[in-house]
Amino acid sequence: MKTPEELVARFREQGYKVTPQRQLIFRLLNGNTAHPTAETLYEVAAQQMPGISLRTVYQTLSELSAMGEVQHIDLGSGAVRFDPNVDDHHHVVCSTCGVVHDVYVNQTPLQFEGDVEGFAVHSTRIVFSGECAQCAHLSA
Amino acid sequence: MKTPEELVARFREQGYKVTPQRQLIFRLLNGNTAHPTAETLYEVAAQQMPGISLRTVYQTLSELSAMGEVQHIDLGSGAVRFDPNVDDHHHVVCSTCGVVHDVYVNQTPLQFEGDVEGFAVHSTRIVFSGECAQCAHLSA
DNA sequence: TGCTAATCAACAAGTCGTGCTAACTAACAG
DNA sequence: CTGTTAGTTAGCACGACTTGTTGATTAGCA
Ligand SMILES: [Mn+2]
Ligand SMILES: [Mn+2]
Ligand SMILES: [Zn+2]
Ligand SMILES: [Zn+2]
Repeated sequence: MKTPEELVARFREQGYKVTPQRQLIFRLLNGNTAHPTAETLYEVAAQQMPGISLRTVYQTLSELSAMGEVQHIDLGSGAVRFDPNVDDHHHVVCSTCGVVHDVYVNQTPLQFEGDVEGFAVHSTRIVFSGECAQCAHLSA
Repeated sequence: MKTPEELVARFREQGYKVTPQRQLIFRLLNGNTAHPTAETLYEVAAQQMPGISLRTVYQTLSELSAMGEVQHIDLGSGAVRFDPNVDDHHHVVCSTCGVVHDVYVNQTPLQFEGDVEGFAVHSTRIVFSGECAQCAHLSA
């Protein structure tokens, strides 16, 4: 993701107003590796800006997503997660605690076999599920 | 997935009754490569058995899932899809028409890098997104 | 300064899936 | 064959997540 300052510039280019709410969300996303949901991002935002609405958080995330500055990741377990890391990367997910971490796979593009003549692959998403070190430690 | 006859036996073993509804769903899933949702499976079922309820379709799919006879696939776009193919395989999804096909990747297990010391991978899910041959043909 | 987008609260709606109840049906054990 | 009880159904509600709407207020920016 771009820096908060760059995002401010991009929003102005697009004719979007640069509000304190949007700037706060830019800052909260900057370097954020937690893969937060809109809800969890809202909770943090509300501490620094009481009165900000969940609606606004959703809206700003949608705008950022439409601009390609964040990606949204649906792991099929509850709410969509937002990711300011838009590099070509993948994820490991702990089935126990739900933590999500970035991983990089360098064998891509992957080869596959199947009844898919002429299919043009645009993107590949890989999710590794398992148990993180902390959860393994606790359950031992 | 097991054959309808084998599923009948498994259900009896588990103490589940073998109803016409369940048997119909077994048959509809047998060899089904469409990755249907509960809803689409219900629509087909209702043609052969008017009066069957969506509730029953959901319930039977849950039972089959709990027994490991089907897997459910959440592609993050609408309803969960059910897959009677429980082999180790992956999926290509057409972004245009939504069709899902099975693919097999033989480079697994995949190597990855990241800040994930001690993470124990239990499963890997790969989704290739793009455009199928039919959609490419139509848009050309 | 003024236009207008943005925000907010409040409420509704949509989708997907499950929970619950009450009545009826039918599978299967004895 | 019969009785028990699981299964099914309709109907309604609810829950999670997300978006739509409306109307009033605020504030960004030209
Ligand atoms: Mn990520
Ligand atoms: Mn499949
Ligand atoms: Zn964990
Ligand atoms: Zn297609």
